Amino acid sequence: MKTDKENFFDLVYQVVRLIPRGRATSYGAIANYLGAKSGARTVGYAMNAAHTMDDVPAHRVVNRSGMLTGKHHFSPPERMQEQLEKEGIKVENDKIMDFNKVFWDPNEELRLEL
DNA sequence: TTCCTGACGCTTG
DNA sequence: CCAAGCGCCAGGA
Repeated sequence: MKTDKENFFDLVYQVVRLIPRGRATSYGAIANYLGAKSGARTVGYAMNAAHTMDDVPAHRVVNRSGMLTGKHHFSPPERMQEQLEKEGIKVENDKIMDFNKVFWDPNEELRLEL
C-alpha cells in the first residue's frame, strides 16, 4: 500500500525529468509546483533518492540562489558542474551564472496539470 | 516513540 | 546590504 508521500517523490522525479537540456530549476520551484511551497527541503531529499535514477538529472536542480549546494552528493562532486557546463550552463564558483536565464519554472512552463 | 540531521526558503535584526 | 533564526517535511538512530 503506497502512501501519498511516495507519490510526492514520484512527482518530483517526473518534474525533474521534464527539465529541458541547458536549463535548471530550484527545489522551491518544484515544491511550489507540487503544492508544497514549504517542502523545498523534502524535494532535495527526494533528489537524494533519485541519485539511483539515471533518468533524473539532479544536476539541473539547484537552490533558489542557483548555487550547486548538492554537488557534494554526486559521485564525483565535480560531475554536477561538468554536466551543467556540458549543456551550455555556465557555472562559476559552484554557482550558475545567468541563473535567471537558464531558470526553468514548472509553474510557468508546465502550468497545464494544475 | 523521541531526538537529530538535512541537496531549502522566507522573515527579521 | 549582510547575517542569523525559524519553519517545513522525511528518514535514521
